[in-house]
Amino acid sequence: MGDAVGERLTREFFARSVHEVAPELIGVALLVDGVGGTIVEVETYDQDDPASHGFGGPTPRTASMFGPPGHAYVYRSYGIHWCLNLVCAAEGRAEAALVRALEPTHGLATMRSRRGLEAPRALCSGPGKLCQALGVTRVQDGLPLDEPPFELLARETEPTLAVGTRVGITRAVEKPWRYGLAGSPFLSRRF
DNA sequence: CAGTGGATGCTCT
DNA sequence: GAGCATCCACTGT
Repeated sequence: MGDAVGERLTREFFARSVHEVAPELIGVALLVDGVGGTIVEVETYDQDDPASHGFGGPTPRTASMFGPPGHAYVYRSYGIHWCLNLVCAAEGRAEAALVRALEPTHGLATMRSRRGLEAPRALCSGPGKLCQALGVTRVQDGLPLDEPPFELLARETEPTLAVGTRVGITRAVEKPWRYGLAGSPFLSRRF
């Protein structure tokens, strides 16, 4: 895995339920200004989910989560890290896939310099880590995913998925809305 | 390994 | 003023 060189995903790809889109994101290449890799772990959050930022309606922070699909929703986590979501469903519906881990394939040297010297498997093995490695901040919040600096390339083979419960939340803990590439050493945690 | 706690900033009550 | 969709360094086996 790790060498997906398929066609570019357009924003129409995301205009469906996040629960349908998210499993299909595993194996997709995600690049920001040419730096990134293969998505190996995502989580889904929808509007009826108490763990989701979209629960209870829009706020200034979550505006892009309620915006049109195929765009980025970037937020700050624990005051330190940034986290990247890919907005799905229809405008006004607040569904998004949190990108939790990548297998680094492009721009390794850039990622290492941004993160400090690290083993490849530690560069993007977590939502905060991968945003640091790819240079994602508030600047990318609300930007379309089918235009620079973003580039998403479709996978060419269907991966074997692992499914589990989400990480780091306190509400709706039981929902099996975490998807990963089975057996990948680049996950944030084992399933 | 597993477990704990500190750093840090912003949103919402 | 609390509570985070986290990460890292540190402790103790």
